[in-house]
Amino acid sequence: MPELPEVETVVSLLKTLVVHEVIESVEIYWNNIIGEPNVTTFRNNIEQQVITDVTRRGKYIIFALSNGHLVSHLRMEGKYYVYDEKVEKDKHTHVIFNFKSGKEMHYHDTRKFGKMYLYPKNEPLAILSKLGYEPWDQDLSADALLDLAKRRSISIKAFLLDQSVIAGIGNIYVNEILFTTKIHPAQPVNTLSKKQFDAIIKATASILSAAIESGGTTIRSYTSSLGVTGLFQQQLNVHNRQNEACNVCGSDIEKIVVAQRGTYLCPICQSIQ
DNA sequence: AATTAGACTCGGAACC
DNA sequence: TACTTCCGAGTCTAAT
Repeated sequence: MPELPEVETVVSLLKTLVVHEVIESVEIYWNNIIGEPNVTTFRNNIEQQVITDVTRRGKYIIFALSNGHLVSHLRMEGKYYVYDEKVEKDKHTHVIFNFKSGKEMHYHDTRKFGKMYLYPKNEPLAILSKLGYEPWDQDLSADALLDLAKRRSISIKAFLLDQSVIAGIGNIYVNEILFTTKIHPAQPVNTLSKKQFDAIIKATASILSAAIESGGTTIRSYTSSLGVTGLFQQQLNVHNRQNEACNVCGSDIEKIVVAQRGTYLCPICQSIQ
């Protein structure tokens, strides 16, 4: 369920629901959800900590704790549900946080791809260390992207999906960004101009902002946790619109494969250079 | 010039 | 019918 706007939506909701909660105990039903440290240490160290804030970096959720940080990635299908009282776990509930207040937070993940990492206070959040610019970072410039792109032969689509370049863009939004900027997804990234990178930076910020405004995009597994449904799918220009009319020129939207991912584009508006 | 460490790219696996 | 990332194998490249 996760690209930056969906994660941001979840973070906003979790902030209202779990800040100040005290983690009394944690039940772990699928060990591989815990990335580090080992399951026993994770459980022992997180118990009795207070959740003091919930924030985001790229597609990661960061729970600030009284004595460290819990970092969580939802990968394809992870979801959090918060309940006021005890609720039976279902088949795909893999971690339950029991709060002192009696509330519970359940981590649910059909494919079990998601991961959690617990770091002690004052230790670096190692899993975040390779992430690139946040989309609104003042240091994110066309020159910076040009520099990162110049030695690389991959497509612009693969480049924008690389989380070490810009953090938070996934398959839905990269399709939209490249449509808005009229760039073919398979265009080699070392052939783009400074002007094109400028356009990409602007489009990224405006598309992601609009998506956050709409509560994200509801596609397949994503109805954001807590039962909230995103509405941005109503504003998608190309993603999931194979054979529908381009909103700019009326041509049929095509679906191809680029960077091993389903890729939607308007073949007229986005010609390869 | 040949070797090599490191960067990069691609494809498969994680899950069921 | 795929909203993600990690890892290993193979390839390229800059430095020695």
